[in-house]
Amino acid sequence: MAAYHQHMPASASRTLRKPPSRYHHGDLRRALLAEAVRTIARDGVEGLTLREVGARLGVSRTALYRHFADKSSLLAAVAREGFERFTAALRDAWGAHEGTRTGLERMGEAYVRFALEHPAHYRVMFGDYRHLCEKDAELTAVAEGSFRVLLDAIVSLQEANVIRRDDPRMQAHLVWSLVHGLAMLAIDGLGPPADAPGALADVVHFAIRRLGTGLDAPERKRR
Amino acid sequence: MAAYHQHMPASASRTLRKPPSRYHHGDLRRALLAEAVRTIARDGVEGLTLREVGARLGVSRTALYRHFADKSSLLAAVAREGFERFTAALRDAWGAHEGTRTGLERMGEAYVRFALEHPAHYRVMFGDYRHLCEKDAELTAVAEGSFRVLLDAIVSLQEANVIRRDDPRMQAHLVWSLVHGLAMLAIDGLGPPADAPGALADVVHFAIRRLGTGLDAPERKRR
DNA sequence: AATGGATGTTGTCACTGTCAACATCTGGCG
DNA sequence: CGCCAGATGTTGACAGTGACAACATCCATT
Repeated sequence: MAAYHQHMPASASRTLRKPPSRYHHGDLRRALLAEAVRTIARDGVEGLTLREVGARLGVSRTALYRHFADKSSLLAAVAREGFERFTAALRDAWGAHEGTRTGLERMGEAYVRFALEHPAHYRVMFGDYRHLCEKDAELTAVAEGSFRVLLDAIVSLQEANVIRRDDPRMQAHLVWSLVHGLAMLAIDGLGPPADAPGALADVVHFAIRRLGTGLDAPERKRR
Repeated sequence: MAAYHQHMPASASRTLRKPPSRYHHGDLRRALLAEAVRTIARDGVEGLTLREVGARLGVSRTALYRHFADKSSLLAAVAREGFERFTAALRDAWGAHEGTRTGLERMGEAYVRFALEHPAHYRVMFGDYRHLCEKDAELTAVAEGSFRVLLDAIVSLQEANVIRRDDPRMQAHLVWSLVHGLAMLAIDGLGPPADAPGALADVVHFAIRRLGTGLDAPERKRR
C-alpha cells in the first residue's frame, strides 16, 4: 500500500482523451490491444506476457482482467481487430479495379502485404484460429467476412467471363490458399532468399499471374 | 528417496531393446520424441509440458535434459524428424510417376496428406521455423532437402516440356505456397466445411489441377 | 452528498522450464 | 573379477507465468 499513484512519471504519454486520473487509465482496453500487438511483433506470440504488457502501460498485472476474460480472449480480440482491418484492406484493393483481373491481382498483393506489414495480427489470426473462436463467438463471422470479399470478387469475375466458371467456392479456396501460403512462408522466413530486396514482391507477382495462366506448357490443351 | 524403482508397473510396455533396467530407460530419447508428438497432436504445441511428457513415460520431469538441451531443442528434433519423413513422402509420391504431370499432382496430394496425417509434426515444422533453426544448426539443410525434391521435379518437368520454362525457383515457390496454404488452412479448420467428408480431397484435387490450367477463362490468351 | 458499479491493485496459488546437486547404472579398464 | 568414469535418471529449489479472490479507488447517477 501507499504505492498507488507512483507508477506514472507525472508527464504521461498516454492517449489522454479524458483528463488523466492517474488511477483509471481512460482507454485501457485499446491501449492493451495496441501494446499486445507491439509485444507480439517484437517477441512473438509465445513471448507475450500479461505482466509485461501491464508494466509497459504503467498498470498492474491484472488490470487486464477488467477488459478481457483471460489471455486467450485478449488474443481473440487481436485476431478480431486483425480480420476487420484485413477485410477493409482487401475491399480497398478490389474496389480500385473492381470487376477486372487486375482487381484480383491487387487483392492478392494486398493480402500478402497485409500479412507482412502486420505480422503480429496475422500470426494471431491464423495461429490458433479454432481455439480463438471458442473465446469469441463472433470471430468466425468476422473471419468469414474477409473470405466473402474474395468470394464475391470471384463470382463477379466469373459473371464478367474473366475467369472460368468453376465452383466459385473452390476457386476462392484455391486463391486463398495460395496467398495464405505465400504470406505464411514469407513471415516464417521460408520465402525467397532475403538477400534480394524485391525478391518477395517478384515471387508474389509471378505467383498471382501464373495462377491465371497456369503452369502447363502453352502447347498442351486441357479442359 | 526410497522412491526409485517404483515408477514402473513391473510388466513394462517399453520398447525393450535391452533388458529393462527399471532405472535407465533404454531408449528414452526416441520415447520422448514420440510422446511429445502424441501430446502435441492432442493438446497443441502450447499444451506441451515437459513434466507431463516425463510423467507419461514414467520418468522424472528433468530426465529429458539428458537428451535435449531444452524444450525448444526437443521441438527442433520433432521438426527435424518431421522434415525427414516429409522428404521421404514427397519423394515416394514423385517416384511413382516421375517426370509426368501426374507425378507433380501426386506430390501435391502427398504434401497435404502428410500435413493432415501428422498435424503435430507439421505444426512444429512451420510453427516457429526461424527460432527452431537457431536450436538445430542442421535443420535448415534438412528442410531445404524437402524443398529440393519439389524443385528437382519442377526442373525435370520443364525439361520434359510439360510445364512452362519459367524460373524454376519461382514455380517451385508457387507450388509450395499453394499446398502449404491448403495444408495450413485445413489443419486450422479453415478448410472447406467439415460436414462434407470428401470435400477437402476435392478442393485439393481441384486446386492442384487448376494450378496447371490456370483460372483464366479459356478464350483469353496470355503469354 | 452518497452510493453502487466500473476499474485498478495486492496477495496468493498452482504450474512451468531450468539448473545444481545427488543417485544409479553400465561399459570398459586394470 | 573388481572398480570406476561417464552416461543416464532423480530430487530440491527458484524465478516467472496466468489466474483468482479480496480489497482500493474512482466516477456517474440519484
